[in-house]
Amino acid sequence: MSSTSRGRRSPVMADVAKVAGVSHQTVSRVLNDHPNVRAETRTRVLAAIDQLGYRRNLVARALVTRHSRTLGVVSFDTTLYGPASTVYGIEQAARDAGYFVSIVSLRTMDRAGVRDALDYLADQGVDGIVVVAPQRSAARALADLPADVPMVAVEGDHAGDVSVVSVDQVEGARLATEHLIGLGHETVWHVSGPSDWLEAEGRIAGWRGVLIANGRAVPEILPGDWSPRSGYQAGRILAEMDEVTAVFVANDQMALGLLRAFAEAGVEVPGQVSVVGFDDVPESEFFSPPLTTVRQDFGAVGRNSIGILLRQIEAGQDRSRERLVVPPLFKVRASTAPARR
Amino acid sequence: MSSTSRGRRSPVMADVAKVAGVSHQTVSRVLNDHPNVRAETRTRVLAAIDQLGYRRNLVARALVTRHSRTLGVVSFDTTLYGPASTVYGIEQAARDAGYFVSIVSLRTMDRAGVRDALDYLADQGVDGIVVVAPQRSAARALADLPADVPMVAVEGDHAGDVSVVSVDQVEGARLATEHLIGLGHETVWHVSGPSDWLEAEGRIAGWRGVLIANGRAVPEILPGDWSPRSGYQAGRILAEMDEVTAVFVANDQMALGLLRAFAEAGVEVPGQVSVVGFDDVPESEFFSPPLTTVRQDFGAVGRNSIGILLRQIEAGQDRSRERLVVPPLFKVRASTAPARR
DNA sequence: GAGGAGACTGTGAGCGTTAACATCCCCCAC
DNA sequence: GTGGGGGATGTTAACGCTCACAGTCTCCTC
Repeated sequence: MSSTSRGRRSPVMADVAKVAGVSHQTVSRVLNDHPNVRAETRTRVLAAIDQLGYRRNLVARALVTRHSRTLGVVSFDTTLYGPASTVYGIEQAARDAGYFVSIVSLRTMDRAGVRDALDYLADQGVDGIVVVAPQRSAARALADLPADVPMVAVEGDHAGDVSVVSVDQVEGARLATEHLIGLGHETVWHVSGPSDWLEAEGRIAGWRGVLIANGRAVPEILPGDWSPRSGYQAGRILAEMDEVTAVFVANDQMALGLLRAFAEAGVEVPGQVSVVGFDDVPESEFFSPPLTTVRQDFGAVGRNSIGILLRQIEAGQDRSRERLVVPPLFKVRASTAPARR
Repeated sequence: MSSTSRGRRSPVMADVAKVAGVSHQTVSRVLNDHPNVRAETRTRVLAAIDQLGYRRNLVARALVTRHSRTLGVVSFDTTLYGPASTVYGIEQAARDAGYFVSIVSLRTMDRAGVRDALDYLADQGVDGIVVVAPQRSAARALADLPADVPMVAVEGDHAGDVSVVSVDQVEGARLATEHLIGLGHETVWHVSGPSDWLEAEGRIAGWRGVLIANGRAVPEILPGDWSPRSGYQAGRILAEMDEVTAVFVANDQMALGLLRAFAEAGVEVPGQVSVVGFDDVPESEFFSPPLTTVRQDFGAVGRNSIGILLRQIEAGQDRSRERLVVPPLFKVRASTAPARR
């Protein structure tokens, strides 16, 4: 039935040993770069390995070493640009470090779902887990989890006892809002992400902080859900309001929808209203107009999370409480302009 | 060192057996739903499992069964919408079937890279591999590979001896082109994807086929690379040409760039020129104007590829040569209009 | 009431590797 | 010349599970 039972069975260490005229343990030593192997023996073993096309059985190895060299990744909807980019960064960094990556992509990021995913990965025997936990519910699910496997959270909150790597959302929102205030806008409106998301929260905090620090009115938030459609709906509302001259939208997709609504309503951007997004998706440079936005370095997030996780694994500790914040980068394009007096 | 060496070792089957007063084999039978276990024994074993918090060691299990219940996925740049959606679909389908998914995301999809990735996954002991091979080079790398592990290609060509699941690119392009011809446009221009990509090729073939079948002139292709920027550049060229009234762009991202270039040049869409894209990314409904495009059902592609792969695995054959084509869906929005006479 | 078919359970071996320990041999110091 | 240190290698025992086979017990049939 199995593919191996048909042709010649694939060779095992003992086969190599026989061909090389040594014991299987010596083969193991060669494979593991053990120092005490005579050079001549080593080459003989290597030749035998080559001749037989031998490949070490990693499953057997994992059984005895108790290390699978596999990392688990739990993420919410990897179809979205942010999670997809983060997971990509994680995967690259892990592979560079010689680890396999096993992925679980969740449709909904509730407590039960996260727990299940974590159990599932623990069953598989992963050496560590990265949880891309952008929602409050997901982050909380991490807090009270049995701490028997190394773990690091990406974009989670800093409450639990796990390490967290994230982009500085508050700072990004601050940059965006200050940019608009600096252009002379009286205040800045905000289309937010869904309330359960930590990123949405951070962006609100940064935006509100700047407004208050500058003694400006804090307009009512227009709630969105990251989708272009919700941005469009917010845009329809804002287009009707003459006093609106600047909008900070919590992500680029919603900003696109907003731009669409403005275009339909004949509101000129940036002539009448300035718009800033968040994410810097590859498309945003080609929106109409090209979008001023905040770039997140997802690659750095991925690399850093793997770095922290591997340090935990190698130190043999289950958890640490490091916090690493990656700075955002502000990107000025053509959707913002000085306020008209 | 290892997390298990610190606290109490996690329980094994023998521990459960002792608590339940049975042999380890009976525990195994309960776990594997073997029919011949007395109900009373089963509940006793289950209780012991629960009491001890026992979890079966899947690594040990994989060693003896020679099945890891892990599937490998090789994909090109999972940051792109298409591959990301496909991998997402694959992952969901695999997990629903009780399989883990190990992912390798390649920066470049050349022959050596694909080989390495396949070796890497084979080492890990995956039961089967899905290769998202959208480029000709990748697809060819599959053709002459040692056939010792079940494999299925997604979006590959149909030349090698592996099964292939793909969206019908030719048909999608045909729908787009026929739609434009049907609107009275004399001919249709095309901004293509990179030449090495099979999808790009299929879309060209479908487009060209319709033009020839209708006795229309086949304009020179404007080559793109999927990026919004390349669409923008093509748009700058096309905007200068008065005879252009309809453009079929090989993906939505490039279509966005093209729309941007047209907007800058004052070319009205769909007033002066009609535009059709491909992919139906979530954003395209909110482009200016909302984009008429071709939707690909990536979820269906993922499910079908996993279905074929699992059938191969369960049948114990390494390869089959099935070909499954998922039909595209044409989506009319506001970027196309009847030709002006 | 003996024989046999099932149902249920236990025993032992083995998956392919690494870890721990044992062994051999060479060479050097006293 | 002998004791011993250490490099190079071999031997044996795990790791935690499933498979094959061997039991035991019950119940039915003739």
